[in-house]
Amino acid sequence: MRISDVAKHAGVSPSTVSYVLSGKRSISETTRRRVRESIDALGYQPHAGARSLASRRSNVIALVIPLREDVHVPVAMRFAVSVTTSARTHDHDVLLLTQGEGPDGLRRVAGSAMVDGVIVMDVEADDARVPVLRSLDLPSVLIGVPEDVEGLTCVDLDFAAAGAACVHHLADLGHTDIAFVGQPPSVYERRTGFAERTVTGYEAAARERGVRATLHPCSPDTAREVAAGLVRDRPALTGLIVHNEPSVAPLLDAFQELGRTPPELSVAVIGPPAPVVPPLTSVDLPAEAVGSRAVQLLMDKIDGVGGPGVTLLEPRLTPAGSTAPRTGSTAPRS
Amino acid sequence: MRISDVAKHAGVSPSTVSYVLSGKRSISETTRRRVRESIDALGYQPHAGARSLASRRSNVIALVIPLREDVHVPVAMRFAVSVTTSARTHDHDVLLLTQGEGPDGLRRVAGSAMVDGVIVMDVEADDARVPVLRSLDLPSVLIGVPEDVEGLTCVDLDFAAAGAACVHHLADLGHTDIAFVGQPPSVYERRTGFAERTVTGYEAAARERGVRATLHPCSPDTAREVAAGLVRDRPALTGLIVHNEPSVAPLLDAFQELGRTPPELSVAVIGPPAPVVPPLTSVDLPAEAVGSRAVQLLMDKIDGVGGPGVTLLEPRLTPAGSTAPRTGSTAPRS
DNA sequence: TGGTGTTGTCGAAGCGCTTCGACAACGGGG
DNA sequence: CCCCGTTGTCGAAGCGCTTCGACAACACCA
Repeated sequence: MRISDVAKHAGVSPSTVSYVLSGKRSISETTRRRVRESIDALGYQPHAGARSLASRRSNVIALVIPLREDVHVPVAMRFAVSVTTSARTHDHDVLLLTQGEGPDGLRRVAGSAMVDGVIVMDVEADDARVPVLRSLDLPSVLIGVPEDVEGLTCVDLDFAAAGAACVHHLADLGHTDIAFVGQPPSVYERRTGFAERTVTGYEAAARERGVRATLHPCSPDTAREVAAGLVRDRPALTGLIVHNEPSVAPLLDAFQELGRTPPELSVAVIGPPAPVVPPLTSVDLPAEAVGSRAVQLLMDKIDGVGGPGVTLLEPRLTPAGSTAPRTGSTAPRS
Repeated sequence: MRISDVAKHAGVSPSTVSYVLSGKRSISETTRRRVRESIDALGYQPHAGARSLASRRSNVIALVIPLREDVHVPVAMRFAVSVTTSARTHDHDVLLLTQGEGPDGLRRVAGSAMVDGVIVMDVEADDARVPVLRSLDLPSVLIGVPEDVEGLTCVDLDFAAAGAACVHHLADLGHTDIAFVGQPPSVYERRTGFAERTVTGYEAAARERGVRATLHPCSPDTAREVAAGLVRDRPALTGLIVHNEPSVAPLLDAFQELGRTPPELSVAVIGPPAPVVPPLTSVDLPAEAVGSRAVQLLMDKIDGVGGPGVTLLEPRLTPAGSTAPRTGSTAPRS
C-alpha cells in the first residue's frame, strides 16, 4: 500500500496525494475529495520512515523522564501522559528516553534524526544534560529551570510564587509561626530547581510578612520524627506548609497522634491534591498545563518560531478546611 | 554526514560501511577497523528514517501503558522503565502509546511502520485491543493474560501461584481463618487478569488446605472500614493477605488502632515491597523480570523465531516479621 | 596448471515519500 | 484579443540507507 496506489485509485499523481495530505499546495475541492475517498477506501497510511527521510521531519519528539528514587512517580507520570496526549494533538508521537543513557541518549536520537525535538523533565540547577542540549541544535524544552537559562526554553510552575502563596495565605489568617516541611535532603543536595525555588519563595515571603518560618526536609519514613520534633521544639507553631506529596499522609497521622489536627494546626500543601477527606488547602501542581505548554513551545521551536525563554505558570491556591484563622486571632479581612 | 562520507573517508564503498555496521556480510579485519575509525572520527550516525525505509525495520517498539485511575502508577512505571532499558540492550527504542487513542493507536503505528512490535500492558480478560492485535500481524507481547490466549504471546507473574503461596505460607504457620484484601471493586469488574487469577489461586489453595478464607475488595479510602468490618465479623481471624499496594499502609494503621498488629495478626502482601519498617512478608511483583522477558520475547517474534505462548513467572515469597505461627499453634516444621 | 570454491568488496537498484520547477488552463485587465 | 498572473496538477529528482547480484582475488585440490 503506497502513495502511488492511492494516486492510481484516485486518478491523480503521487505528488497530488502528497499535497492533499500535507496541505502545502492548494488543491481543488473536487480532487481533494476524490483523493480523500481513495485514502479511506484503501486504508492508506504513509510510511513513517519514508516520510521522515524525504521531509527531514520524523514527527516524533523525545521525552526524557527521570528515574530517581526521590521523584514522586505519579507526578512524573502525569507529566508524561500530558506530554504524550498533547503531542498527539500536534500529530507527533513520543519516544521514551530514560535517564539511564544520560546525555548520550540525547545525542543518539538527535544524530539519527529520530526525533524533531526533545522535552527534558526534572531539570537540576546544574544539569549535565543542559550543555549537551546547547551543543546539539535540537529543539528542546525543559520542564524545570536550571541555574543558567541562557538560550534555553523552560516551563514550570512558579514554585517560588507557590511557596509565597502559602505563606501569604497563612499570614492572612493570622499565623505568625510556621514551618515548611520539604523534600528529602537528597533533593536539595542535587539542587533540584523546583525544590530550591519553592524554598526561596517561602523564605522571601516569610521575611516580608515577618512570620517565623523554618525549614524541614522530610521523607515518608522520617515524617514521624519531623512531626515529633516540631511539636517538641515549636509550641507556638500554628501553620504548616508541606511540599512533599508522599509524606503528607504519614505526617498528618503523626501530628494527629501528637494531638494536633487541621485546622487547629493549619496545613497547606504544595503538590497534587492528596486523596484525603476532607481535602486540604493546597497549591496544585498543574502537570497537565505544564506538559501541554511544553509541547506547544516545542512545536513552535520545531517550526522555527519563538525563541528561548522561561515560562512560569501562576500557582493557584485552593483554600479548604485544613487552614483556618489562628485561634484567638482576628479572622481574615477578605 | 552520510554513509557515503564515511565510505569516502575510509576509502571503501557505502555498501561496505553498511555491512560493517550490520555485520550481515563478512568484512576483512583491516577494512572493518578502517571503517570503524572513520565512523568514530566523523561521529557518523545513520539516519533512522532512511534505515527504516530501506531495511523495513524501525528498531522501535511501542509500549502501551495504562492510564486508569485504579492502576498503581509506580508499578506501571517500573514495567515501563524495565521495558525501555531492555529494549535498548536490543538496540531498540520505545515509543510511548497511551491508552487515550485506544486500538487506533495500535493501528496507526503498525500501519505507518513506525514500530517493529508492541508491548501491551494491563491486559484485561476481555480486552478490546486483543482482536486488533490479532488482525494486525504486528509482533506483540502482552504483559498480562486475557481469557482467550489463542495465538498470543503473554508474560506475567503467576498470580494464581502467588495467591496460593500466601495461603500455603499462612496455613503452614497454623492459620485456619484468613482473609484476602484485594483490589478496588472496579478492578474486578473490568475483569483484570492479574486480579482475577490471584483470587482464583487463593481460593483454590484455601480449599485445598481447608482454611476459612474470604474476599474483600478495598481501596485506600475504604481500608479503615474493611479493617473494622473484619475485626467485628471475624474474631477468629489470624491471617491476612493483601493484594493492594496503596492500601497496605492505611490498612495496617487501621488494624493497629483496632488492637491488631503484625505478627499477632499475620500479614502477607502481594506486590512491590512496601517501604515500611520492619518489612512485611511479601510476594514481590518482579516488574523488571517481566519487562525484560517481554522484550526478549518480542525480539524473538520480530526475528521470526518463537511462536505464541504464555509465560508465567514463578512467584517468590519472602518471609519477614509480619507473619508468625498462630498463637497457641505448633510452629512450622520446615 | 586449470578448475572450483571461498572471501571480501563494489555498483546499482530500490525502499516510499516530499518537493521543486514546469506548465496547462483559466480569468481578468488593458 | 493578447498578455500576464493565478491556480491546480504533474514529473522527476532526490532523501540516505540496505541488499542483491556480480566479480576480482586468492587458495586449494586434483
